[in-house]
Amino acid sequence: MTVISVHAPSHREALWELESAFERGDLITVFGRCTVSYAGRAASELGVGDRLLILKPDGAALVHTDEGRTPVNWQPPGSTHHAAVREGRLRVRSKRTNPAETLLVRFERVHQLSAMSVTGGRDLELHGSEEDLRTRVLERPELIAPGFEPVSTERETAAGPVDVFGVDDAGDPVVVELKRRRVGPDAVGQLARYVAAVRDELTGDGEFLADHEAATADDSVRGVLVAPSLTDRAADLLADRGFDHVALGPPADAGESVDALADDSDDSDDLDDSNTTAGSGSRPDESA
Amino acid sequence: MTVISVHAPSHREALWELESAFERGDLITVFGRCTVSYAGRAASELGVGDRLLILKPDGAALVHTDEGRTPVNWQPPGSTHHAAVREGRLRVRSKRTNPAETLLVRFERVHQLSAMSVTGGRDLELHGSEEDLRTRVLERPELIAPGFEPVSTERETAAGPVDVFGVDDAGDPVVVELKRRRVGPDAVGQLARYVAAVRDELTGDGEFLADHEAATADDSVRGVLVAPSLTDRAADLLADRGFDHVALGPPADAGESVDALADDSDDSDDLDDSNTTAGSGSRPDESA
DNA sequence: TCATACATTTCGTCA
DNA sequence: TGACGAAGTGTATGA
Repeated sequence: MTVISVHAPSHREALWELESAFERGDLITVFGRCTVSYAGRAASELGVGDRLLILKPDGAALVHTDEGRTPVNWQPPGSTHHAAVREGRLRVRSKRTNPAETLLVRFERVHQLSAMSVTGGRDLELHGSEEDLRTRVLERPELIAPGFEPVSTERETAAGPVDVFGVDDAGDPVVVELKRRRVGPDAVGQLARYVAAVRDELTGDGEFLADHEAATADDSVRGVLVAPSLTDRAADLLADRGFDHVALGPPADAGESVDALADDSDDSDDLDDSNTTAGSGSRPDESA
Repeated sequence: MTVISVHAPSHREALWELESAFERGDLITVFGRCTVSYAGRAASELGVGDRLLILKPDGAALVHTDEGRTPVNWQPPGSTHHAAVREGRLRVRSKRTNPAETLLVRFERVHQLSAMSVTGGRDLELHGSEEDLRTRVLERPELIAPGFEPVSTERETAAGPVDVFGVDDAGDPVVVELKRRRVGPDAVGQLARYVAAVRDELTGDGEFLADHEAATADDSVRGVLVAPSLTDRAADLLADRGFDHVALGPPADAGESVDALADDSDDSDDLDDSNTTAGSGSRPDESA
């Protein structure tokens, strides 16, 4: 692990450090006054201002201002970074193809440049995803409906893959769509697409069904939306389509964990605390 | 504009710098060896490794590894940052409410800490959005269909707002859904939702229509998906529903601009170039 | 490479 | 504040 850091470098110095860092495969941060141009899937211009540029060895580039979780401009991993000095400015260009996109950052001044070697420690253990919800449903199918039996997951249809496909106690096919959070009309539309596709499939030309039988088959494909909650509109649409809602979310490990992490009431040890409060919130604690 | 930067500070030093930076409302970067815990909408654990932590004065917190455009862990703007030293580690905690979420970064070592005052220069000028596509359609309605006349944008329906609503030369209602990029089945589902909602509306209980008239009205609501292109499945679904596709994207300013930015063949000036190539790409240019 | 859907999506806008 | 859909969405997975 090595860190290089230069304060207010000349453009030539900055360029040299960038080149070195590129070769080493370092994670680079450049803080300075710059303008940013982007062109590709869309196009954008950003006027002069102080920003933080992050260049990753995998080709990702991020331009951050003092606000927002999302970079104001960026380039995805797989891009190629270039640096040069031209017209008295340090230019960092990041290009990629497919789609063709270019990000150009022009520094009129570099306040600080750092480069650090980073390796490994990238695998995140995440709980509470939709996959966890599916696991839960498969372990306890009766949560969907009495006598529900899962047949397959990710079952392919003409409209896309169904999360869980199964049969109810009457032997009727059931299409289950899982959502880890509160859902709106789009989720109902998604479920409707899948149900329609399964219907078409089961009543398709290849089948020997009289009209009345086909009609019966139509109605017999059930749709179930599993989600912690629905918006009003989603509930209306769901009812219109004759689908069901099962109120269920991912296992609630998260809820308890929050308290564990958030808990700082037992600050018995050592040095403590400073805080900053976001936006229009209260002022930071002045020293106690 | 001020930059503070400390190399390999003790935890106490780091804490003090963090506190000061919080009070100044600085943009902070901390590079060091740490573990990360998150709990909230989901929950996650990240083992020890070198990472870059960014703390913004608006309450945003980002944990970046050497890979990816997306932070491995984060906290959205509006969170509140705390710092403390406990059990021989520098802890940075970021909390928010609604939903309750906590991010906890424990540094066993800080390699570098920087803080910089950043203001303004945040407004991005972006071209090629869906709004640009809408403008184009409204300026040249005949692109949708011969004799098409827009009536309203963002027209509310029971299923959500319709991008562009209008009538064709036969006086039949037309629902237009705009997409700035190639679309899949989900976009067809969205259009289908809106068309169905408008149908229900126009053939609702309040209307005095005989059955055969209602049926006519049903068929007469047209659906048009405007997008540069469709996937095969989306095309099939669209055809099944009897909707139309109009191949159209945002004005192609972007395409030309790419070339302008990407063009570095006329490197006539000054100092030039270093590059890093992503992933499995070619090796960086050794000095020329 | 493309298609498809999830995501701690984030973000803006509007009621 | 919640709802709704766009986004230069990014990301993983499967064909």
